[in-house]
Formats: sequence, structure tokens, C-alpha cells
Amino acid sequence: MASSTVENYVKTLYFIEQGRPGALVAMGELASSMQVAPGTATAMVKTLSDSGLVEYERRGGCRLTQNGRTLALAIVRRHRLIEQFLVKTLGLDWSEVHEEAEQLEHVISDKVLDRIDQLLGYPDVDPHGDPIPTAEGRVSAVPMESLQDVAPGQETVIARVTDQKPAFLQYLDAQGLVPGARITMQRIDTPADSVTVLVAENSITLGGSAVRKILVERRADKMP
Amino acid sequence: MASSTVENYVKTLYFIEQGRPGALVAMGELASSMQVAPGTATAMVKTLSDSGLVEYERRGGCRLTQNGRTLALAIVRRHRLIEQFLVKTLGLDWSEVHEEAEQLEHVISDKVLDRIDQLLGYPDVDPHGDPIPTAEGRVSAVPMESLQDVAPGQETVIARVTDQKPAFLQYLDAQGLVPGARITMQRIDTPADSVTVLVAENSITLGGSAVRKILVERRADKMP
DNA sequence: ACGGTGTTGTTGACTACTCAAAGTTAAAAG
DNA sequence: CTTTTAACTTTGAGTAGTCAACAACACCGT
Ligand SMILES: [Mn+2]
Ligand SMILES: [Mn+2]
Ligand SMILES: [Mn+2]
Ligand SMILES: [Mn+2]
Repeated sequence: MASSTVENYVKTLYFIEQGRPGALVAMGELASSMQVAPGTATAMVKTLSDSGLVEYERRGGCRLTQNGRTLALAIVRRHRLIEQFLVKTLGLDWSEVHEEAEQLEHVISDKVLDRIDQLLGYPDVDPHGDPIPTAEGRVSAVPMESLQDVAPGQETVIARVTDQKPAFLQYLDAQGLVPGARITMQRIDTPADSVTVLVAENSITLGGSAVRKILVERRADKMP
Repeated sequence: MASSTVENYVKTLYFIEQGRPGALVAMGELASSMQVAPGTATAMVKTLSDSGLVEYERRGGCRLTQNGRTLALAIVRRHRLIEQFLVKTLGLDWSEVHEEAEQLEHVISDKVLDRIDQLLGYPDVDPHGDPIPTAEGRVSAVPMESLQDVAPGQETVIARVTDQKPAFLQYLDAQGLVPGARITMQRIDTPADSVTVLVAENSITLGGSAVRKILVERRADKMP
């Protein structure tokens, strides 16, 4: 059985590798993501390599093996199903479930996870709009685009929020900026790095770093 | 924060101390309950003593302090609420929830536990009939007696089963011998160390070691 | 080609938990 | 009042994970 520590390293590597398949992850990047000293990451990657979860190239970096990726996807599945469960069944706020799931993901058995999946009706996204991998490790790739790329005047629907910080999520919730919300792009102010959107009759202005964390549905007729 | 290991030692001490308040628990007994070598138990008890969770008397034994007992009761509460939740909400079998709860009890936050409590309607017993301590650490003392002390011909109701082994629980379930079941004592065969009970039209004969694990309600008019 | 600069790797050390084996002690048996 | 025995404690060692500090390396601009 992989320890919680091993599971966390593998999951972190999975997210770092996202969007740059095949590339090596530097020890420094892994260390800062895991909030450990560089030497700690190096030592750990060696043991992950011994377990066949990563390939390690000295002074180059590491990447997940197929086994490593499979383990990572299993943990991501656990994490997101647990988050959805905490929100839907126990009524927790979407801003607080990430931390809870971070612990539970290492302890929930497959049996319990299956029951949770069933109770929730086999959801395919979590409370933040993140896709839930299948038990076989497949992740659905729903086409999305950043809110900042929506043209002024265009109406769209929030699909996903890529930040777990409680304060940010609480703010979005208070403004009604949650997955499923129908919004209209009003204005993009490039020099000011801000955009203004209309949601439920209210105008809300967001800075660039916030806007970039909000993904919206991409309509079929807009696809390349 | 107490580690899982510390929590397990404290909980084990709590159960060993049950029924002999104030007595010292020998290191050997603790070690065998925890399935560790004697020296391991001695070392651990010293650190528990440093944390103020037990009093330790060299070559005498140890006992929980008030702080230790409070921690133990919090873990027992977690464990039993989780078991009840796994059975009632997720539909797991009462024979398999003990093992699951054994892990989850160290990870579930107070917030999640409160929501589970609320969802279940503030139950006061778990699937095995074990009382669930309140958040303040109070345990209800419903009067019960062993099934082996019920007089022949008398009707009674199963209240609690004091064994967590899956095979035993599955057997009881198959026979309908679960908490809440109404049964009638038919015969006590002392030399054979067995009793025969009637449950839902069926006669079932149980050996002494099994009967002693089944507790039944004690009617007020039978109390001393 | 050379030296700075930042990234990696190594070493020694520390915490938490564990065991095996040896040493100590108290209490039962003679 | 010994001797034996059983329980207990200590010691030395090992695993997992971590850090600080230092050493080694690769790469860049001159
Ligand atoms: Mn999350
Ligand atoms: Mn999420
Ligand atoms: Mn249990
Ligand atoms: Mn129970």
C-alpha cells in the first residue's frame, strides 16, 4: 500500500505534468509544490523510482510512469468524489471541502468510494467543475475556455473554477459566480487587466488573475 | 494533534479499563492488545505520559488521565458515528464497517462528524448496539444483561453484540439475531454450554462463547 | 575558456514508531 | 530464605520522512 506521502507526491507530479506531456519535472519544482526542501524531494523521487512510479534522470528531473499515472488518477478520483459527496450529501460549503478531501482521499476504501459514487448518481464533475476520472482512469475532456477569452456581449455558462482557496471560493459564491451560472461578458479592459461580467442583474468586475481561474463552456459552433 | 498511533493506544486503554475503574493496566496487556512488542508499549506509554494522557507507574502499569479519557471518548464517538453512517447512509453491511471506521476515525473532522450526526438524526447507538458518546463525552448506560441470563420461556429483545468479527456478525445477520430482534429463550443446557432461542419461528442453538457476546434489554420490573 | 549563478545531490541529524535481544526486578515456589 | 519464573525495561538498530548545510554540477554571459 502506498503511504499518504507517496500518494501526495504522485498526485502533485500528475498536476505538474498536466499540459506538458512527456516533459521532465525538475526536483526544485516538485520540492516547492510539496513544500519540502530540495534534498527531500530528491530522496523521495528515488524511492518512487524504486517502486516503479516514476522515471528519474539524475540532474534532469522525473516523470510519472504508467503505474504512477494510474495511481495519481485513482487519488484524483477519490478526492473529487469525496468533495462532491461532502457538498451534496453533507451540505458543506464548496470552499471548505478541498482541505477535508485532502485527508480523506488516503483513507477511503474502494468499497466505500463505490457506494458514494452510487449515492451521488455517478457524477462526472466535482463541486468546482473539475472532472472526476472513471474507475478505469479516463478523464472526460469537455471543451472549455477561459472567461477572459469570451467576447464582449456574449453570454456563457461557468463550467469550472481552478483555484481551491477558501477566500476566493467564498467570494465567488457570494457573487453567484459558480459552475452552472449563466453570465454575460460586458467589457474587457485590457490596460487595466480587468473584465466586467453581468450575473443575475449584477455587474461584477474582476482582475485578470481572478478571471483566468474561471473557465466557461465552449459552444460547439465556436470550436476550431 | 494526536497521531493515529496515539489515538489507537488511548482508545485501547479506554476499553481495557472498562469495568475496572482506577486499576492499572499492565504493559504486557497493553502490548498484546496493540499487537506490539512489550518494549514498544513501554516506550509509547512514556510519551503518552509526557503528553499528559496517562499516568505511568514504573513496573506497575498505567491508567488514563482525565485528558486521556476525554480523548478516548472522542475517538469512540467518531468510530461509532462513522459505523452508523456507513450502514445507514451508504448501505454497507454491519460486518464490514468496523474495519473501515478504524481508519476513518483518525481523519474525519469535527465539522464533518457533526454533519453526519445531524444527517443520522443524532443516533445514540451504532449498528452493533454500542452506545455513541455525546460530544461532551457522556455515555448512556442502558441496562442490559447477557442473553445467557435470560430465563427459559422468557421473551426479550437483542440490544447489543459485543464482537466485531465479520464472520460472527454475518452469521448472526443470517439468523436474524440483530439488535432490535425479538427472541424467546427456549432452553438452557448448562452441561453442554449451549442455549436454544426462538427467533422468527426458527430455533437456533448457540454455544456459550457466542451467547455471552449477545446482550438483551433488561426490563425495569426485573431490575434489582 | 572562465567564472559566476542557480539548481541538484549528499551528508549528518532529528522525530516517530517499531522490533529483537539482553538486562532488571518482583513475586511465586520451593 | 533462596531459586525460579514471568513480567517489565533498556539498549541498539531499522524504516519513513524530513531539514540544514555544504558540495557538485550545468549553464550562461563575457
Ligand atoms: Mn480539491
Ligand atoms: Mn475540486
Ligand atoms: Mn467498531
Ligand atoms: Mn460498533
